[in-house]
Amino acid sequence: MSNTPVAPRRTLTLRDVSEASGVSEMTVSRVLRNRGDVSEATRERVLEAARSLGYVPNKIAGALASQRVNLVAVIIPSLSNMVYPEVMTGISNVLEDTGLQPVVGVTHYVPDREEAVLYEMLSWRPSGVILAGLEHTDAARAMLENAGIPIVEVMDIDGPAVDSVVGISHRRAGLEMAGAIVRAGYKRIGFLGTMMPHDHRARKRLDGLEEGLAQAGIQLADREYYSGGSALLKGREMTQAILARTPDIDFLYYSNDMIGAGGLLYCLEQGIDVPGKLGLAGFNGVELLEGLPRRLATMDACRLEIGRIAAEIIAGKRSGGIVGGEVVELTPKLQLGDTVRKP
Amino acid sequence: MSNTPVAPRRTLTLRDVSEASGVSEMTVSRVLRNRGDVSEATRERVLEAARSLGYVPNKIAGALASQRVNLVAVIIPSLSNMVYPEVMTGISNVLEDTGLQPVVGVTHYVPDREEAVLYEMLSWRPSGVILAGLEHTDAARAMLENAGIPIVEVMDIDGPAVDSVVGISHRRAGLEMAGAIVRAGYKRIGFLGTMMPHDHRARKRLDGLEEGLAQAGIQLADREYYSGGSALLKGREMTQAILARTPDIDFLYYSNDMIGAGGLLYCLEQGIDVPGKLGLAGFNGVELLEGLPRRLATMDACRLEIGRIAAEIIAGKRSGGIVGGEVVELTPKLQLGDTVRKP
DNA sequence: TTGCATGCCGTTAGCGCTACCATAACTCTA
DNA sequence: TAGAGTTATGGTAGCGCTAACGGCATGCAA
Repeated sequence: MSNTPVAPRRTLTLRDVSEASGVSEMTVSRVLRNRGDVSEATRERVLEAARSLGYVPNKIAGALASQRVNLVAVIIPSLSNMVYPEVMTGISNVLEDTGLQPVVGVTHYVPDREEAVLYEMLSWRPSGVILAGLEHTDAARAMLENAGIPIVEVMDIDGPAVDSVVGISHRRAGLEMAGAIVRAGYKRIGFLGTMMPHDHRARKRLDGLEEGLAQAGIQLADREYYSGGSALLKGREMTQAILARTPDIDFLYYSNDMIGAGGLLYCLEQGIDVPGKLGLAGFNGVELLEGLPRRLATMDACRLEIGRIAAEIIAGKRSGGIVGGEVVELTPKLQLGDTVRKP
Repeated sequence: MSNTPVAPRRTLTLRDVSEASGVSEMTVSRVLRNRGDVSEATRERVLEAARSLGYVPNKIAGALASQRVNLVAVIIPSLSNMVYPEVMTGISNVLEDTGLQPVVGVTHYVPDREEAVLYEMLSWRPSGVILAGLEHTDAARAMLENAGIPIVEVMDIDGPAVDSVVGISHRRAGLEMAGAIVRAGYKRIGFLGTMMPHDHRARKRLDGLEEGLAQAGIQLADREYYSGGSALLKGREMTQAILARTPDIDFLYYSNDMIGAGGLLYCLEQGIDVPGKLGLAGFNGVELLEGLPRRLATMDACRLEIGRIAAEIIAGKRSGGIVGGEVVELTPKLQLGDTVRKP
């Protein structure tokens, strides 16, 4: 079965395969890339030789010679947020049958790290870049503009883009949520979110919310921020804290579903009348919510779809054949669930 | 501020920077890599030229010339499992200050995909490979053995390794849990897990559990499997199903915390006496559990630690200066929480 | 003075592949 | 049978960078 190949002293090259199979390096190259005409007989012979030697092509040399790299840089803030792995999934699904390969870089929401990761990735000359958000350092923006490859900024469309954008308007999401809250008759609204100066999308949602409330003459009654730790637990703690501090609050808007879920569990345990006395809403539409005792109101952020479309743009698979600068706005749907009063 | 560099027709090379700064390419290379002696004056001049041109080095050419690549291949089954992103975090934390860069590949628990991903990654000649589990296709194993770079298999130590291993014994974890269950006086045990033939670690935990129970003359009373969907919701549904089918069950062992959490929520809603009438336990020690109404019994899988140590081995940072074939067994600690009777 | 470091910089020769052309042996028309 | 096209292969010249070495100053001990 496994005819153990002799452990090679130095790593194998095309020449080794060419010598083993008695053809030129060029022919071996053609066989391994399935490009150009090679007779069936030689093809078999070469493949057999490559297999038995355990040859693995050197893409570094290949990329240098051909000036083509099958990598797509994907730059996201975090892997622990669930949201981003899901975007990744959308990307992978599309790239899988294009020969392109995503390479992930994580910024931890730090602009300078984004710049560093971008520099590192561009130095591998990828054939496209997908990155979260529209806010970048000047240097990062300059690199993106000069890279000469398709760039897709994802998640957010509220702002100027370098090249293409795929996402939702978080400002609008906040606005719509405000509308729903007002229509349901809530008056004293509290906001709970992360203390991250660089989470621009959460900020935009908050801006939208405040604007929407202001239109109804309402101001935020209170707010509470957290950072680090288990989001579910933080959601509980923050909810307890804000309700203790501002007892007449009748609605809590969470900047993400995870803390929202924590808040929901807390309220149910305390026997608080949800949504009668207190309404709750989160954001993202994460899968987790489906298993909770009650369905938290939320808005789906279209994460899979965003990843899919971004990858299609990079792969040049979008119908219409637009060259670049494409703008795709998706519209998240509000799901009121069981934690907002029905009017 | 941002003195917009002229958009270059073709991509820049060392030569462009060398011409712009009036020194040889070699000197530019030295400056940009901080290697070798260069006078402060020229260094400044070169850096200024590189910056104003917006030059980004070509690592492909650099790697080919120097035969050194600062990439570490990390191959994991999934990104949506929370467990693996956490291992990634451990890895990143260590690699960050070594100049090494992790590159992630995802297998979706499919051996053939693992083989394909490995092939793809090895073709970039990384300086190390970290991959989850000990089970690989023959071809994958052969590639790993011939790669001539450090290999670290992580998560699991129950089996033969290619090179180094860092992980826990899942078999032992199952055994210990069985011991705790038996000591607490439970008799009718049910198992709930994923229907994934290639989740070897879950299988080993089950094997260990059954072996441990057998020592006390107990056999599993029932089992229930799921695949796909929201784990939290599935946990509820499975719990309902297994309790309906085998009402006299008095303990449920879940193969992961997520379905365990779903089960816990279900039981609490149903007013089931936990842990009096029914004991519950999961596996992994995920952060999420901290926010639940009651603390689910679990075992920490040492994910961060595993990532850390694996990265240290790749980076050659382990004290002792072992060359390869290192075996590191971590011992997960059992946390009984509030869902197992105290003896 | 000689000898030998040491700092600074340039030249040369690849790294392992692929693009591009050349070549040779055919087949097929007219 | 010339000419043109097709198929199957090989040779050559880089891709953009760095290792290795060499050269020329300058410094300093012997």
